[in-house]
Amino acid sequence: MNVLSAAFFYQDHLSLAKSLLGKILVHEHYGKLLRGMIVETEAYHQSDPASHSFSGITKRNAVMFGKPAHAYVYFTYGMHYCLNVVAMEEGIGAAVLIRALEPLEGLETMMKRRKTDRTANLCNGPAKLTQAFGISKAQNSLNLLSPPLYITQGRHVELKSEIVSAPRVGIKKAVDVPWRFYLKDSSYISKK
DNA sequence: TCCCCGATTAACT
DNA sequence: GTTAATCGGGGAG
Repeated sequence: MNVLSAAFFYQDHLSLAKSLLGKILVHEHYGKLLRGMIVETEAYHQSDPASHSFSGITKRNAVMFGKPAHAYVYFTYGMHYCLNVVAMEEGIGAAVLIRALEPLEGLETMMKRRKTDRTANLCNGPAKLTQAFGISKAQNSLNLLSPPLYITQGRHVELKSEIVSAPRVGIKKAVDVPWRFYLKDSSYISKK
């Protein structure tokens, strides 16, 4: 089913953020198959003051500096988890935050976890999709090349006509840097 | 050790 | 538009 291989993830944070749009995130969790198309991402890099990796490697962000194609899951605001895909070669702190998905499979499980029956409200935010997909600390540092957590090819996306770039959400540094990317016509993104 | 605040969300007014 | 919820990371002292 066209699982993306390691070579795909050896891109810089910006091209990986755009390349991931239209791809399918899959989580095989407690016997359930959860799938969603990536419709919104943000890029982060060690040269960027808004990035966790900006101040160098620590216990928390070490995965960001590790090999690409791994999951960097962090805990924030005392209650939320966010999922990143590590980019670039080992030694460089770069990753792509997955901000929103279009739910494709396993909707009943997602609805139960999110306590809503509105499809558009299941995965339209970075902490919403980790809740819907059952992603938490346990998934931090997991390899994204095989079950239980992996990414498949998905649909073709026209780079210039379908992707919008904009400033990132919820940060206080580098607020004007347009490193948020989303599918222009998707109704599953976190914010207009 | 203390203290501030965050790559958020939902429930308010 | 405003704010509570809730806790770990990390800089300051």
